[in-house]
Amino acid sequence: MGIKPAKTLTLSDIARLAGVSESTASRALRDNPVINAQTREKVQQIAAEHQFKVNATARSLRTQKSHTIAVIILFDAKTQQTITDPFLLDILGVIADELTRQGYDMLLSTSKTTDKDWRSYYFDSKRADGLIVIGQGEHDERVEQLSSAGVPFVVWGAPTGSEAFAVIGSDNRQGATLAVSHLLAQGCKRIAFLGDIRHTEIEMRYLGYQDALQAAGIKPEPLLQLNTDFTAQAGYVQTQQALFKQLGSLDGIFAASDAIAMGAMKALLEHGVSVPQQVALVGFDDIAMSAYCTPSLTTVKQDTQAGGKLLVAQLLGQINGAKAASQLLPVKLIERQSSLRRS
Amino acid sequence: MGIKPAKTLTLSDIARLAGVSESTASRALRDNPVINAQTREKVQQIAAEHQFKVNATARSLRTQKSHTIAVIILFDAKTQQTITDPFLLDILGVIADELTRQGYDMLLSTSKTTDKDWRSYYFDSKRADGLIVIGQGEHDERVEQLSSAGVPFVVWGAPTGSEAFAVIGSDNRQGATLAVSHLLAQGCKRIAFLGDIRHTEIEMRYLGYQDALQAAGIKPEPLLQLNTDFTAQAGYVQTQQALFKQLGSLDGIFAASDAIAMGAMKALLEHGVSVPQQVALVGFDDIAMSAYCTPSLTTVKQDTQAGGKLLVAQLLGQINGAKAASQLLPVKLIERQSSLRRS
DNA sequence: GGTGATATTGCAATCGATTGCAATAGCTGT
DNA sequence: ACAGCTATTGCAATCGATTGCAATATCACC
Repeated sequence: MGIKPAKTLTLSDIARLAGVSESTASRALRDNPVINAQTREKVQQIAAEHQFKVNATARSLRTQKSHTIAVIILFDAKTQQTITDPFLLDILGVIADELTRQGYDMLLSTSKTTDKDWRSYYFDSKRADGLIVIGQGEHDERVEQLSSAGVPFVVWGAPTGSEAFAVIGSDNRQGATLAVSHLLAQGCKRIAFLGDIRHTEIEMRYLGYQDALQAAGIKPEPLLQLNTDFTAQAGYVQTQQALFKQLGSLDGIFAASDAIAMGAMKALLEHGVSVPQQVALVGFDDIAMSAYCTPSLTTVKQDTQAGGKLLVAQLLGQINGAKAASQLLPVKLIERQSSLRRS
Repeated sequence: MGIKPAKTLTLSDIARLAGVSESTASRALRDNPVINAQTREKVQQIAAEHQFKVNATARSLRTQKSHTIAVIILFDAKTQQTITDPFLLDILGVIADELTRQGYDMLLSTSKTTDKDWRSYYFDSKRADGLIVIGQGEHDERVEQLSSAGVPFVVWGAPTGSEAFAVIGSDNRQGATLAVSHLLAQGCKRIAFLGDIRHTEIEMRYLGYQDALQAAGIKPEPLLQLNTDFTAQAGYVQTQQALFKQLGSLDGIFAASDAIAMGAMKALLEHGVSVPQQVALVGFDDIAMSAYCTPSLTTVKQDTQAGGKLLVAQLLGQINGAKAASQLLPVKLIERQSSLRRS
């Protein structure tokens, strides 16, 4: 024999057991005050005894709310790699926690294999009440599509103040300026920029880089900007090539992400270039590993806690009728060994 | 004015537009062969024109299948930190891609804030058809609860061959033996073990560590096993303390994860201990950063691709009636600079 | 005792799609 | 012309919970 599969109970079972109607049972379970206190407790107790759980599907169908948010991780169409950037994962974790705290479920999707049309797939099909898009590329055409469709959604990216939808992101330009000014203060004269400026966020960092140079009376050399994907490997390869090409006498590198910076550091050390003495290095993100490489990495810290919470708050706001609003988050320079030259 | 919110179309709208009944429309959209080819095409074309998407909620309610899998990331009750271990994230990415490929949605949850009772929350409520549990701790009482409840689920962990549910995991013991044998071959005599053996996976690694020592005729010293959380910081602190305590003359460290290893490396280098000459170091996981620290980290590579795919395959199998079955995955030693002493 | 107000509860429709079964139309063969 | 098939299509029930509205019970007060 064995145990019967114990068919899941439904609301009507609970109602019958409690000797009330389904409507009363439903109201009792939702703490509707019109229900008599005794009745309510009786129903709740019976429900608890039988471990009854409301069928979320039926509830969603009836209430027209899924209480679920789809989080889409975008990837560069080129690299198409699985989740890997530690920074993304960091913010993903914050979003997950915050959504749970707010009573929402989180549907995760990587852009790699998903249906091209998120609106159809997640929103029209009622799988989710709203969307959060993170990852590189708020220029993605699919994001543009969303904005015209009345779908509540928020994007992590580079807020410009003029976009048609809500963008939450760090003050990349300011962060880069902090980083590069710091390098200049350490005595650097020729600083390379490693990052793909076709991504808006990185473009902003590049602008901040230029700002800092110009403020110091230095003319940015376009040749020192090297397009680099968001991986340690790309940083490594790009730095090797830069060294090989002998891009004059580099004495500083500003990498658009910590992963890139670590790749760059590897290449430098392998070639016997000392960090920070010969070349000072600054990254961006402040991922966990940055403090534990050797030399430890100076970097611009993005506030993932605030970012994740804001993404969620902004989205839930939209769902409840508020207007979409972008927001820029302050960043902070974390000085570590990779850039600090003892004076 | 502005654009009407364009109320989402339902199947009955499509049926009306196509001049057929709802049942015919439904069958046509699902390519049911009993429907006349012309009718089918007409319905499909009209549906496409109007960008009609089946309401997933209604379908789920009717078919009693959510086509959704809940993935639960477990954390140590102690540290309670947000997703951060790169290894977990790696495997999470693989799972996400694989589920999408199989036509399933993925509900992600961190144990931090979730309802204690996953079965109720995810399964009884019909939010998910099955569960995948990853993260430290297949000893979790909540996992035990699942196993007695007829819920399809799989756990990433340490397969022992005797557990009552499906566990997929690497051959931790063998991996550790590879790592430690390698250290011994490099001439190490006293090797510390950094990792918390209260986790079954780590316990297996410790057993493998002992195996290797005994095979070399060395008696394991219990004092060389140091409980360490899964973070670079813990590895750093623990190593500092070990050095401080002067645990005799350590000449090798086997860390239970790459993150721990990186923390350890930092501590060693800071104290002027050369790696690998004075102390050789091996980690576990082969996270992306391991190749890019300096010296690069020797490590035991877990096959996350195979692991993720197997978790999904095994779970979907169970959902379709197959029996739960555990499986052990082979691992591979990746030799890098942190352990290779030139002879 | 009658009347109106208030507190509780239940009826029945509804959310949107799927599917067993019945109904109809068109055809074949005798 | 009629019985017997097959090919298509539609009717209506169903999944499980929520909720507007009506119904009943209870009580206070004149």
